[in-house]
Amino acid sequence: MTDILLVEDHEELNELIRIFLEKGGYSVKGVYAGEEAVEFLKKERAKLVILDVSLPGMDGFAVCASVRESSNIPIVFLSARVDKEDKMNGFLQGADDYVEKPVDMELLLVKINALMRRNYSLKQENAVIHSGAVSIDKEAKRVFLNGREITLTVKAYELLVLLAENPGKTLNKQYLFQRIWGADSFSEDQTLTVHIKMLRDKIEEEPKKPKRIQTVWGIGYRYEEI
Amino acid sequence: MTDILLVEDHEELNELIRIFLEKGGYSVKGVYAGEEAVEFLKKERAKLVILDVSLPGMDGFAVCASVRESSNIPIVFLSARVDKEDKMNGFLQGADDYVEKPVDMELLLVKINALMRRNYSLKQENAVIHSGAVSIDKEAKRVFLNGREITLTVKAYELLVLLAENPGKTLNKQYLFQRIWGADSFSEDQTLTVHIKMLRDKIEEEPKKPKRIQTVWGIGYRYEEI
DNA sequence: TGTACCTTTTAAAAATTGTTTATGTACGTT
DNA sequence: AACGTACATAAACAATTTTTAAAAGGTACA
Repeated sequence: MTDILLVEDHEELNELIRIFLEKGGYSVKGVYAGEEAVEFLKKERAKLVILDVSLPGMDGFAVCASVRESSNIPIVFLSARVDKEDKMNGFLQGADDYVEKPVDMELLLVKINALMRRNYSLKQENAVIHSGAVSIDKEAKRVFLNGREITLTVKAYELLVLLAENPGKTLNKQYLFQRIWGADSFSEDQTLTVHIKMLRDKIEEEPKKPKRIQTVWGIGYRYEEI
Repeated sequence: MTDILLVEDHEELNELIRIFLEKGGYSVKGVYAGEEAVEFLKKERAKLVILDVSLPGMDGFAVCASVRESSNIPIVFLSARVDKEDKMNGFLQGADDYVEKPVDMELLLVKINALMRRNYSLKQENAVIHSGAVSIDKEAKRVFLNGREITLTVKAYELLVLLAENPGKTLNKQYLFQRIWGADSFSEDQTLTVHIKMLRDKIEEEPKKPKRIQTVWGIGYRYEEI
């Protein structure tokens, strides 16, 4: 699924915006005419539409109206015409925001971030960690092994997140300890190893021969993407 | 419930905007300081906040940050400063729109309509939540289990709506508490668990082995669509 | 004003998780 | 191969959280 559908007939500007938004972390489909946009949305889906008001043929408002017949996707208008009437027109027809030309790229990106956040609650790009057979939904605080949910205790969960966020990297015990129990904790070293064991029991096929959570002797542990 | 909380220290402007928005069909609470706004939101709820950037004492950004700690309510900034930095600042801190002073009343209203439409009309559409055997008619405030109506108390109902609107997502206790009892409530944690029990007694086949309302140990509760 | 119902508080029981302890096993160095 | 050290394991214990039931306090409505 494409993140953003960009409808702008000016080729150079189309390209420019696309590249900028892609740098911002979005996948962008650039099209050059209203008809193209409508066609695209019939076949594929997008999370947001950027729509130039003045397009050859079907203009921005017409595209907006057409899209709105079947979808509630956020729409941002782009226009050189700064007069109020146009703005009103856009909003009334179901637009969500309006950016004036010449386009301030950063402002555009920021507005898109706001809309995305609100509508898809893309709070964190890394809200879901995929790592081999293990995936962690940080939002819901749930862990899946080969698609099947496994329940972890809070400590085991925190431990797994720390490890899985740094695959291939050895995390030493003091660090893990500090991150989970806090700097001024009086607990024993053993506590950590016990939690490691419990975690292994749940996420390793053969807990006695761990593949995902490797121990690095004298240092700490390392998570491998398997 | 108030529709809009308006935070603007300039009394005349505050009044003007309030009257205009009221004509637009919204109920508006006007306050004159950031602290007042924060206080208000602790006690009551609003659907949208209009926030002047430059306020005496706690400024707009500070209010925004404070509000965002506990709520996802749409926020529109108002500011005389048109420079880009401020705009960015606002959006990055979780604002949804930005209107320049002097305020174009009609544009403001149109933007508010857009935000309201996006954030609340969507929910109006699914005023009926279907979730497995449970369906909730939010319009009528009635709950059905396997097509048969069950009567819930107000608190139990609010709890169920919150949970059922976020199936599969773990909602932590503080959040639930805040949404139902308000931020500055002195009630005990136990109150929540008691209501959870009552809810389970009504919507679970085997209240002792709950399937729909799962407890996530140490965190909160999660609703499963069954 | 009284009643019925809802909400909150309280307290004890049950369930779950976290930590410590003890013992066995593996590792690396000499 | 032997030794000390670090890690793994299992079970006992401690601490915490949740469930449950019942009583007390509020509130709305007749």
